[in-house]
Amino acid sequence: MEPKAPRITDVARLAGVSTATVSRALSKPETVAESTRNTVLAAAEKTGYRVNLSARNLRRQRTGAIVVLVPNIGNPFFSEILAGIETALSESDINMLVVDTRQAHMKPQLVLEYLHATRADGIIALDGSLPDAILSVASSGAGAPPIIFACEWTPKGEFSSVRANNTHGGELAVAHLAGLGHRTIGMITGPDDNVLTHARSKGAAQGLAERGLTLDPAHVFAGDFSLDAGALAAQAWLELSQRPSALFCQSDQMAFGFISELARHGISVPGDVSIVGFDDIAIAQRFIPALTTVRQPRKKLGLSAARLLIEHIGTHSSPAIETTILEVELIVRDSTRAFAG
Amino acid sequence: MEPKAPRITDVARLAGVSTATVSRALSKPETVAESTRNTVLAAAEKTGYRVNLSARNLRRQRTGAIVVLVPNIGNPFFSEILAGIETALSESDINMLVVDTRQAHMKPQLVLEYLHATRADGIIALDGSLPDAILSVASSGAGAPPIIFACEWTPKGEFSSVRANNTHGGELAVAHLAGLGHRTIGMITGPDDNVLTHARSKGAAQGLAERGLTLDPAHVFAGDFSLDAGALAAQAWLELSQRPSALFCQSDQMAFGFISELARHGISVPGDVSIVGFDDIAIAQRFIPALTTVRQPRKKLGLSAARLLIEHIGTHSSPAIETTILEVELIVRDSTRAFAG
DNA sequence: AAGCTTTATGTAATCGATTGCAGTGCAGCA
DNA sequence: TGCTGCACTGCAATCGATTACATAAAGCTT
Repeated sequence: MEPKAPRITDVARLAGVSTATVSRALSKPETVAESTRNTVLAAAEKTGYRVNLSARNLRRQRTGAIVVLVPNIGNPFFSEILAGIETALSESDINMLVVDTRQAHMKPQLVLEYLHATRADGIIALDGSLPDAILSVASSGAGAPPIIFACEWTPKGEFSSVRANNTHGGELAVAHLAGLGHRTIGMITGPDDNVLTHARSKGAAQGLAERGLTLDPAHVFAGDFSLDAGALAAQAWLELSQRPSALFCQSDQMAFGFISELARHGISVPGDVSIVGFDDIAIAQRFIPALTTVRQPRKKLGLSAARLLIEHIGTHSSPAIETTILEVELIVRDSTRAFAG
Repeated sequence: MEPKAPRITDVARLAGVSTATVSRALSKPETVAESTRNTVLAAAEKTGYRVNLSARNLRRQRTGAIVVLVPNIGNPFFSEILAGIETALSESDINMLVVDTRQAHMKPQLVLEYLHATRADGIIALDGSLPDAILSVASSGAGAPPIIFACEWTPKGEFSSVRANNTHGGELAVAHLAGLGHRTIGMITGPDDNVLTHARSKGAAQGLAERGLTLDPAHVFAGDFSLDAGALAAQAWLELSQRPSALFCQSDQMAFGFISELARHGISVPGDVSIVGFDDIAIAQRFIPALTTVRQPRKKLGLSAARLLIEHIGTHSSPAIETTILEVELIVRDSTRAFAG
């Protein structure tokens, strides 16, 4: 009644060869004679054989899976990166285990346990501010799984990473605004301790300095990349006696929150204030106004990170730390306008 | 130099017991004497032992992972469902393998390969329109992994599913519009062959009929839930000689696309036309105007589906087909307004 | 034609944990 | 005292595939 899954011995028997030959015919085809290979393949086809991954992984001493640590799986910004990773993985035979680290920050122990227990072949971290305990897993000697940071990275730079040129992005943003004639340019940042925040802020500061402008600390609002942070910044902006005529938001989400909150108070973008975002998530082109923003190649970030990781896993060596930086691009839409005095 | 991962025999030796006892102390604590258990636990702690999942899974004949089939991982609508699934799974010791089926529609073979029993103990499908070849995996007898549909479902109803009350949602949407005095109400639908489209359309039709209104076929635009589909519908709407004064969009994304395209032609929402969306994704409350929409309990959808699946896996029987329907809720915001004649 | 490669295949150990079955020791009971 | 039952623990088979090593056959070389 219950048709047991066929095993390699079943295929071997049917093909009249040993299990070793079946195994080789399937995973190293070039090492068996063509005629044998065909016989085996036919037998495998006929029995409907699928290799048992637990058995293979046990023997091969791998798990066939990598873990992706995502700060917030519900955030559309990350999901496109995941899509990139997925694409790269589908070229190999590695699976993707997705873990949301929102819990991790409260309970590092839990994620740590997970990483240990699952013994992944590798880790991609989209979250640069992982607790030290978790990072130490990856740096603990030769048996440890390789880890790659995508998008974010660690300040100390002990790990390979693939990231966008955030500094340049910050510069592009303010350069665009300055080019439109704006002289007082404000900014909403990400979290204080975040590497992206630093890089984008640094780029912005450079860009302003090169154009003889300065950033008034009163015009800098601390955010956290979220919609709500943008809305809060808007409230702070409204209370300013001297308002900047343009604002660089370090994420699209904050830009939306900001514009939205302003709209509720009758203030228009770009009429009253020009806004540049960062990321270029899908909705940016359909927001009202369509958002001028710095595009990050998100899919490519994921793709590159995964490819790099696969390579590390393959060589099984502990390769040099590589930092890949992908270029960003300014997408000009309708949320910015020339300064009207 | 290279500190090999400790195995169960290492723990056994240190604790002065057999591997059988160690195994039992760890997974069935109540079956070993308390003193022994403590010794074993201490030894496990000391060696830093972690069970090797490949070995365990091989022996237990399971994989410890489920596969989630997502139509488009980049779509924010799905990611919240994933978050729900993740939450449910973190209570058990099952992992989540995420697969994007965009490729699947081109290459069912590829996804099929994924689903085989050796890889997953169960499947959650967020995509109701999977190719038959894939569905047949799940219905192929006793050894097959159980499958649960979340959000979408199959028309023939051969599988358990957890879904929102889409019909009621459609009714709520048009009831709200009708209640505001709108008499000509249009609609943007999802794909023709999609179960959600049918359910929402049916609910809308019922709601209209109960209020003595009818749906003019000329006011129905065929979409596919995407931003672009909404924009295309807007172009069609613009060419209408007799335009409906209100529109029910079967997804928030289409609503955004529609409103955005209209805005580019100087038509205002809700001034000129009222819009109701469906889903209540995060950006809805910050769109301009904030979107009136039907909220689906997305996180709960994922949570429930995962719990149901875990139960199916646990009992290992092939239980009756269960359909869980979660209620939806109308969220009134700023994109709808009383009909002004 | 002997000796040396090369190629193809088989044999059997191995990966690490789980678990059915058997054995041991001790308490309870007649 | 002898027997039964229970609570623990150990032995060893087992899950299914991979692969080091051995072997055999065929091809080459001189």
